[in-house]
Amino acid sequence: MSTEPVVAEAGRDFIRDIVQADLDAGRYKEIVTRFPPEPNGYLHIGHAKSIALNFGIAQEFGGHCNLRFDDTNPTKEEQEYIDSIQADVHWLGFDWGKNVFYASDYFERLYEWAEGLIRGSLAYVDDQSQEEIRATRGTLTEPGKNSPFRDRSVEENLDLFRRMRAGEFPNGARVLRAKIDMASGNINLRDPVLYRILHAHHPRTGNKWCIYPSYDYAHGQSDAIEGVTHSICTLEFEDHRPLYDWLIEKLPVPSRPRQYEFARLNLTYTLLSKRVLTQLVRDGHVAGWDDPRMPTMAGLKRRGVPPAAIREFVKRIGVAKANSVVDVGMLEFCIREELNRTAQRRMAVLRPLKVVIENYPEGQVEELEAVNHPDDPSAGTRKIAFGRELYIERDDFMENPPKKFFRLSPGTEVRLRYAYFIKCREAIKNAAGEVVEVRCTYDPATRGGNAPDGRKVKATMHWVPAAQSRVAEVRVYNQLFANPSPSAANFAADLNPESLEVLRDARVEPSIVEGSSNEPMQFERQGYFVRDRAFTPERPVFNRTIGLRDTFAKEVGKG
RNA sequence: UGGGGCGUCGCCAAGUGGUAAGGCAGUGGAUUUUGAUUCCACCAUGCGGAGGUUCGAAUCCUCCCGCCCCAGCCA
Repeated sequence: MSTEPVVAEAGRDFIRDIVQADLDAGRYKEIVTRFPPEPNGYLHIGHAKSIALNFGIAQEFGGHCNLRFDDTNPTKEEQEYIDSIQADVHWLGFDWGKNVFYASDYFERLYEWAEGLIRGSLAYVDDQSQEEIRATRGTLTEPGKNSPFRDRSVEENLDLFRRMRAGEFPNGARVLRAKIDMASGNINLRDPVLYRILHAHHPRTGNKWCIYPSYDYAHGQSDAIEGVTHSICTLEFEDHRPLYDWLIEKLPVPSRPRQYEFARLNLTYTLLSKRVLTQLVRDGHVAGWDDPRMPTMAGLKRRGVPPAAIREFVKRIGVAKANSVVDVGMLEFCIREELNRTAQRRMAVLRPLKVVIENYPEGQVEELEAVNHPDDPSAGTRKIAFGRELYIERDDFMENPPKKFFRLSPGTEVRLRYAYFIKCREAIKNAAGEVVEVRCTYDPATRGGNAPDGRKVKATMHWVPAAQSRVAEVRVYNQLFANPSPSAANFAADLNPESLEVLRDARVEPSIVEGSSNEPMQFERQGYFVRDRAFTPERPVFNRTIGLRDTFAKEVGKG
């Protein structure tokens, strides 16, 4: 066992620097962090940044990270979300062990501490209405006014607070407020609400409570109870820190956690607000929280994005305090990088065009060998049937090709991957003038894909045998939003009408639909695909995770 | 015009007084039975601006400019 100080191998950032300095100074014997979602929605890739930060720091510095549900508002929270959050954190690759907690576990202690605040004349029950409180809070530039109930006696406050808890008053009738400073420049210090009356059923505590602590009151104290050393949250809580510290100082808490803030993740072509995501689902713009176009963990998972790619992504973007918008291309790079390394290759034709090899014997079938991964021989090989009739990609044939088009066109010769060189003789068209079949000849000497005479072809194309291939549905996804910086206020206007394209008569090699593996695959020259959860051998359905980099398309786009 | 933050390459982001890391994107080129991958090269005399201190400043000081957050009994 080494006694060397633990040094993070991952990218350094200002928070890890603080943790390291705290360790070096001997301020803590163990680093404790926490990931504290409110169970009021599904986790998204922005949460992944926070999860990786909190769990990552705990791992790197030999501490632990708690999963804590910040369930202080029963009107918004549901068990469904508690369950999905746990599943998603696990899927991302992090484990809280036994350390799963709920703010609601601490309601009794929080309540007792609140009475303590009252006894110390640091909190009071305010009878003002919500409107009155708002009206007397002041503005950004003007101080607020003290509540007429601010100087109630301790006895009266205690009595009222207990009756609040006992359920004597309706929602909104009274609140418990901290007595701080109505003239503070920091609005969070203008007598913030600590408890409100909410006659609502809580997913964990049921109907036991009808008063609930506010975030500000519950969060820091929960941290302290759990022995959290570094309470990491996003930038918008910066001005809550003085209140966080005030409560920690005034209350008899068992430890003194400190809050640090970092910038939340923003992505181009993406909206991550819970409000928007919820509305996207509710209004039917997507098929659900796990629609593969959603930036939710569930969506990314169903889309086929490997958790390792997300971890790599959040590692690469770093942690800082500057508001920023990360190019979604960065995420896509990480997905391709991971999938290129791990996904086995297969052949599938998304938009089939029939090819008949005129000089190939009618009825003959032979088996060709294909490698499963070009850079990983241990992935092995497989056999693919080859016959007189095949399918190739529609895009791979052009009757009147522009310059720089290397694929098949009348008179040109190309290679069918793992098979033969073929040469196009003629294109057969239907009445509408569309090419429906391509007649070719093959060179038997090029079996396996090489010409004994050393002649070269400029293109190698994927293909699938007509008789042995299977029909499949392939869902091709593009950005959900067409605008690189979609409007959160009016997101519907920025939706990409072409975010989903369903190809119902794709043709895939049999190995793709056989077996029970749900591993991602690369359909050669197309991209990476996974079986959708709706997949059955009888009705195979695939999702395209992401396309391959396509410099040819880019070239064409330029022209 | 109150309080709290932030401004380094198209996008992230190191840098903490010693002469601008890295990644993504982009651009050239090599290899290639995926127009993929891989590899190699190029890509900030400049760090929001203006002054100042210093032998030396992205880093220190002054002033200015811009952007973000806060007036929920949401988190």
